[in-house]
Amino acid sequence: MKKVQKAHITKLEDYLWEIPKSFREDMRVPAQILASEGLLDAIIKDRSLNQLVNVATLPGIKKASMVMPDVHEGYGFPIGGVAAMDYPEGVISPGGIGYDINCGVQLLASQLQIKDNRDAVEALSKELHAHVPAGMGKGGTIKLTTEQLDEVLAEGANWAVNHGYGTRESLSYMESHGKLNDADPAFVSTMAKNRGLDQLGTIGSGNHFVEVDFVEKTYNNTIAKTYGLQKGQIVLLIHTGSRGLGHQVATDHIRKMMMAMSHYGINVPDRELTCVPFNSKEGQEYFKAMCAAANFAWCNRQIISWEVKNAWENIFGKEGGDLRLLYDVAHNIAKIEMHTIEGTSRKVIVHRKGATRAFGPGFKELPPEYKGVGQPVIIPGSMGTCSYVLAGTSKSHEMTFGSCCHGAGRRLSRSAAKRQANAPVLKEKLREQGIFVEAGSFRGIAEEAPIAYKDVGSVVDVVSASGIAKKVAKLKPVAVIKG
DNA sequence: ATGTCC
Repeated sequence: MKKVQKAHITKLEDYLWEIPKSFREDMRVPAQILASEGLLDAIIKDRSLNQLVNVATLPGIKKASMVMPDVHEGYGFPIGGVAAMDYPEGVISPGGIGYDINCGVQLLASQLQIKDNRDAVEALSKELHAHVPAGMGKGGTIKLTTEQLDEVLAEGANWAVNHGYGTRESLSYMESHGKLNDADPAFVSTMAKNRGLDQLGTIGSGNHFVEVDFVEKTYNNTIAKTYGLQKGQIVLLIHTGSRGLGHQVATDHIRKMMMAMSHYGINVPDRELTCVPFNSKEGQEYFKAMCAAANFAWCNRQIISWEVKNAWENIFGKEGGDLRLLYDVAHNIAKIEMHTIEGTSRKVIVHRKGATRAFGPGFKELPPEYKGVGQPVIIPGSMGTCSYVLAGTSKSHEMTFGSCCHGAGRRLSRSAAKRQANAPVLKEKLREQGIFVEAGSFRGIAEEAPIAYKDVGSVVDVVSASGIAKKVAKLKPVAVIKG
């Protein structure tokens, strides 16, 4: 199939590019790219735009197949992709959500200033490392019974607060209040459940982390104040998902869908785009299992959050004050939402894969104090660089189905990063810059080296300049705990 | 991302 080149792309407006439907006969909608010219030149080098075009062929896709500026190649769909399908006849595709179902980020705000607490950072990073198991296949201290696991899958973060891990108020500060009601544990296989039994409270490996940051600067004082952020304040970021359980849910249902797809007369240009109609038996079973895995992830982040608070208290005691949940967002998920398409409000199945929901002011689900300014959008950068807090806008509803970027985005594959990065040297360099790295392996550090990622600042500048989110604060890391 | 190939 022909590769997408610069000549195939037209500029619609500043930061918005389009590959027209005429590019390939099988496209049902155009493909759109949110990027600066510089980022586009980098994006065009890999296969992610061809993947974007492939997504535009899927049955029921509305308006456009879209990618955010942090786009890179993924399984079938590009990571950084957003695709909305007609409800309920359009398809649902596991590749549009990703293997790590409800991978996401939670941001905790402290009452301490970095300037008064520099000396405590090293001890804090060691304490966090001791409280939060990290690494491939690593289990935690909580061993669930199968009955308890079914409760977690049905209740999400509610299970955590019902069992003493955190407070009930925190649920209001989570996307979907930490629970998708369509979850059904019956469609999560025994193998998937077995993998999850001891994984609550663990971050896993790869780009997952617990990070200590401070607010380096604020861009919008009104919104920063509303979110409770101020310059110099210490905050903590938790980035993880549904671990082996979610991975197994994806594996199981992808296998079933591959066998069922032809039965529905669906042909896709890449087998990794396997999909079935949302309202089919296989579509419903996957959706209910995906919701259950998403609930597991929310419960996981909530329990990690509780462990982070324990570590915090051990270091700072009573003077450490509260760690308040600022917000928790998913960036690998499919949601049923209402969106206005060609002037008509309609229900769609929004696939977000490496894309964060970014709903604007007035959104009902938001806690009252955030309602006037929009949903917090949390953008973690790569290891040792910066992260950002943004606020969703009404423009995101018009342009991107209420979505925004989710991070810096890879520019090197894991294997290329391992070849190019020198992990021990990098760890020492970060240390010299005042960033403590607690990692299970040098391999993990090499794969996550900053050179393996795009510049998060340029990615954030695109979403901000295009108006789909407003910059609120920039966070600078002082300690990172990784798998 | 992932008991990195049941």
